[in-house]
Amino acid sequence: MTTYHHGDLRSALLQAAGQILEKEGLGALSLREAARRAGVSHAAPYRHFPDRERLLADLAAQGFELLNAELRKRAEGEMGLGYLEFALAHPQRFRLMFGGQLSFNDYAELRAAGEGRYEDLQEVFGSLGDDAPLAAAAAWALVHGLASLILDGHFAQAQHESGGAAAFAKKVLGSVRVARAAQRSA
Amino acid sequence: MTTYHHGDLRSALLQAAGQILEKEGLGALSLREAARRAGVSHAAPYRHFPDRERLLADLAAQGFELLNAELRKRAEGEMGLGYLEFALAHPQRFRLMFGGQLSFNDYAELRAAGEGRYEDLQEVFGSLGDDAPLAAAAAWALVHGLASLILDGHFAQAQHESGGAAAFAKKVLGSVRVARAAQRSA
DNA sequence: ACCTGAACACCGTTCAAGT
DNA sequence: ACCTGAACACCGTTCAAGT
Repeated sequence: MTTYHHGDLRSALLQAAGQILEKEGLGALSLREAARRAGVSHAAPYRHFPDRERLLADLAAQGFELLNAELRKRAEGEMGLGYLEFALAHPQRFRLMFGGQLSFNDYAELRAAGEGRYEDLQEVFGSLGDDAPLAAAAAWALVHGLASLILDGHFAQAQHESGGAAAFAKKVLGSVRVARAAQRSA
Repeated sequence: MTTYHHGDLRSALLQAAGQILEKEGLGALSLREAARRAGVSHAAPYRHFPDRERLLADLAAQGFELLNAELRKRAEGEMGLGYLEFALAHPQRFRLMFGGQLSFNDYAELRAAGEGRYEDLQEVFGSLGDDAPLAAAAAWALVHGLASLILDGHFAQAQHESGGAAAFAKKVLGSVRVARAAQRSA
């Protein structure tokens, strides 16, 4: 126990910080509290992270990896649902990833993870030719906006719906899919 | 000058806080700094706001009023663009309004302002009957997601596009409008 | 190389005291 | 009724010092 940190303090801090984030929220996530839970002094984290922002960026990068893994499991038509389920299952993580706290351009891994999403989507819509980037952007925006607005509680129906928020989201996405089918048949 | 605060310290604090928010970002917005700029002691704000959260909620409510005013100026078909231009013009305010910092259910005015948006949209889509709530949700989600992702820098094209982010957004929204027209003609 | 303890400059919030 | 100043419990960050 006394030799717990044989070089893995960095991982221990990330794990502690992740628990604080998910259970208490971003506001409660301090380096000092993470250090406390890892059983080290408040100055120890600075051997592994230059500042709090960097710890948050690593936590967000973990989130992108998790999201990417979830989406890879899905068939093309179910990716939107996978995105939404991730947001509903990890609301605090999702907000850290997309809440605008982190300046993406300062952290290379973050930007790469975000772009990965977009590029995959463009491939899915590849059949549309020049319009693929626009269709991919629209699809991502729709699903992302839906997740954000549901998390913020902006759709009363999403809460009262039988089956919960996921059922509401499924309905909304379904209604758009109808429009897309109509377009194809035209 | 010495009698500057003849009962309007509350407004002065909101104005100072608004400037900090837009210029330095939410992270730099402390009650103490707002008090400093208003020329009062750090404890004075507590006569007008129970805590920092409440000041932030009032700032967000101001943002919703501004957004609503902008959208009322627009024709039905241009509302999405108005939403986007608001987000691009007031990125920090937009993030405060939708970043998930504030629990909407704790602040009645905030919830009312948010619901106002959604109800207006349902009227716009009223011709769709039972599907109006779903279509309204989809439209809001699309525009909101687009604004959020552009602000976070997730679309490289949006930055490099001639005409800037607004031009990119216009293209994306235009590509969706095509789909809707095809649906109607079917 | 990695961690500790003291130190500094900030916060949010409370409260007795002043006008 | 409204504001001030001191006070408390937190932070992020730095740095000399220890192992």
